[in-house]
Amino acid sequence: MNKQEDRRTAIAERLADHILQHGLIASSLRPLAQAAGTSDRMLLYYFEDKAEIIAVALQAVAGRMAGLMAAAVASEPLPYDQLLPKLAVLLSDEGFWPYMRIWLEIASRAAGGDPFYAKVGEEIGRGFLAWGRAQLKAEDDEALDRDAARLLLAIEGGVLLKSIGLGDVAAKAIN
Amino acid sequence: MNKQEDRRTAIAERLADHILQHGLIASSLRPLAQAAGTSDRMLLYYFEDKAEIIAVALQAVAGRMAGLMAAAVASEPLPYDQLLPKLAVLLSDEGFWPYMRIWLEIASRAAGGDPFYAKVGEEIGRGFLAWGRAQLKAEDDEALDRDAARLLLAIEGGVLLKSIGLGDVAAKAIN
DNA sequence: CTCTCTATGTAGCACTTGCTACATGATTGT
DNA sequence: ACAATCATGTAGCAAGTGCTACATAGAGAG
Repeated sequence: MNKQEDRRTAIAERLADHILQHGLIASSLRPLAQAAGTSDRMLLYYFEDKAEIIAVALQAVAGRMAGLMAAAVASEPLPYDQLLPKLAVLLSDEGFWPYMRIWLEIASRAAGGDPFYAKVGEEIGRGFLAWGRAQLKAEDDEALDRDAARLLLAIEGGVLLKSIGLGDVAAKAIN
Repeated sequence: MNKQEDRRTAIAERLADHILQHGLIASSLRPLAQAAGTSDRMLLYYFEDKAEIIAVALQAVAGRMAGLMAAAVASEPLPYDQLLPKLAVLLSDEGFWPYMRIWLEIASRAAGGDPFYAKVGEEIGRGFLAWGRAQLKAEDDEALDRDAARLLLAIEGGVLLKSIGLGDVAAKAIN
């Protein structure tokens, strides 16, 4: 019966649409169901509970984000000082902003002590770290680690600053 | 009748306690009222609506934070490279973390388009920028601006990384 | 001592939340 | 053709949300 599995993944994609458009905060069962063209009743038929629903939806979101980032790979590794400005441009891309909004929601909930979002956040963060490492050129492994960390730190700082309307400050810091 | 005004500020302080301890997410009227030793009914007697309640509570929180930061002033201005590690220590101080947690909630809501939190966030962000500028030593005004921006970017990045359990990555990036 | 105004309690409303009980049409394997 | 499983609708529940209506105890002013 992979009919059911198909339906689950189809629904998950539409849930991802909704979350990207409206954020986790607007993602209670009834709005999610409507976005998926079904009912809250059916969401809880295909999935165990709300936690699983959000989990699969966020997986779909993460998958799309990975696709975007793979497409944004530089043709060859760059040193930190050259890579950072390039990523900053990408960061201010409107196509990425919905993901960043969700990212802040995840971080906020993780900070509030929610173990689910803490785990999700750490996974995504480490994924980004690895991605950054692959884009960087540095003298040795240690420098690579440090530069990847610096990259992540700057990106996250930029996201937070942009969220409060200080995108200009972030730009000034990076260039 | 400044009796009423006294009561308002007294309540605001206890609301600040509660928000610092439990976050905005746990700050619906009834829990807030209980923390203030009163009832939701009375909160809405002393304040116009929930928006005003949160506003005064956040003002109290911001006041305390300003006090902490004033106490954390370096004895003399330092260049960026020396100031940043000092601030990083402060950032990982447990006394500051409740404020950072709220800060992430504010940023998240601002990112979600809430104009109230966008305004609050920008104000606090600019306040921090000015504070940082006062702590920094640099060649000229332009360098001062840029270094203050870099400082803010790094701090915010560190906060976000710490929230998802990557405080070690932040530390590696800063030192 | 009355009278007015402040402070407070009790109840409730309309709405949203995640989730469930019950029924019933639709499919499907035998 | 029939029994069993799947899919789905309708209705509801208990808890929580911001907020309000109504009543009333108490204090202070004349």
